[in-house]
Amino acid sequence: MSDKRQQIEEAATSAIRKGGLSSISFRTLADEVGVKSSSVHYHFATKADLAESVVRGYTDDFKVVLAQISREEQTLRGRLERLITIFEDLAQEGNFCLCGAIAADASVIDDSTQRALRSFFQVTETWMTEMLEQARQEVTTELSSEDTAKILVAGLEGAGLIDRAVDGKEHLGAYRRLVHSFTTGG
Amino acid sequence: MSDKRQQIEEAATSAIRKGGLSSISFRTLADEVGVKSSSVHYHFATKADLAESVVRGYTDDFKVVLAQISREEQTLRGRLERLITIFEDLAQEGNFCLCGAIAADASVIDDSTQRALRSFFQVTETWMTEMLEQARQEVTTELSSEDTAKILVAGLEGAGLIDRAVDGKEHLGAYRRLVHSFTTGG
DNA sequence: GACAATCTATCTACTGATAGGTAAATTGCG
DNA sequence: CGCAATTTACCTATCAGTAGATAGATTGTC
Repeated sequence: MSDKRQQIEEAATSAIRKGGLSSISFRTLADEVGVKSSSVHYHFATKADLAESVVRGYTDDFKVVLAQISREEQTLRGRLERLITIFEDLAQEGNFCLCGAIAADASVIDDSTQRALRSFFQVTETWMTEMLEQARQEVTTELSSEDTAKILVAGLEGAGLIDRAVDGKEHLGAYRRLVHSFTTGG
Repeated sequence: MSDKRQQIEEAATSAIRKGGLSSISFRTLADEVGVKSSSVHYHFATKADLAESVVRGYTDDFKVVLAQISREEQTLRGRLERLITIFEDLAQEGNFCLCGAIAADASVIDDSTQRALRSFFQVTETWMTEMLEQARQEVTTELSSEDTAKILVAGLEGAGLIDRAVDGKEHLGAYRRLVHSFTTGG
């Protein structure tokens, strides 16, 4: 694990969040971290390798954030609002959830990347399901926690996607009000 | 308005739905409709022009579909389920809402395309708001119809995006069950 | 000396875009 | 009507730029 490899991965992550997987190239990435494109190839043989690594790294980081949120916030509302804030901050800066951005660029997804993506959504939805289970008395719905989790994650991705695209914040705003309406503050 | 221009637009639409805006090129498009790339440039000076035209055309088509749905289905549940089915069918074939696909490819969106995208979501959400207003007695929520519409649209886009990316159908499935749980069949 | 990491140099393929040409259709006018 | 001017809708040829990828040389470190 060299320093440069990490730097490349970080540069890739932030660039993909801004413009999608097809917005990055081995050359621009190399320039950003101050190496040659062939050195990027040394660490990541193909673009698919790079994409997979980036998704897995992002998933690990996101796990840490999720764990932090459930540690620091005691209510479902508080937890969801923290998550929304993350997406709002991203959209504000023209960014987007890395996995949403890659998921969107279907043309360049190969099998290994797809598996990594699946793992990301799995992780996120499992966390969300747990949060919902823990707050069962707060939320009354006919829907299972798993289904609710999937919808909440999909809604967050969709709202973040649209808000960034139209340069607005109404969708995440509406999402925030939705969360507020079905959770309690205590 | 020549035949070829229409053909190019259609080819572009279906290709973008599959692989995003950056998956198409003037050459592949030209090959598909049997002309030269320069002829594509004749009809659409730049790629941004093409994107804008495609989004506007798609919006018009989508308007027709939405009108058809509200004509043929009398209940909110029926109407939403029709919409979900459209997204499910798309995801099944590896496709995705054209505007979601373009929205995701932020790197290549210029101002005119962004305006066209904004218009698409506006149209869709206005329709959705109307459908919700007409079914006010069916749905009891603290949320405004506008907010609910935004969330439903965002959720649909997000669920479609994720399901296509992970090659599944659980998210749209969960979405369908959600709709079922807050609407009545009659 | 061996290995890891990086370099230089290069390849092929493809991108969007432009220049300049041409046949056929359309338009405007006496 | 008839003819000139113009426009439409394509073409061939080519451009500079960028893409991902590779071979082989060089450097630095244990």
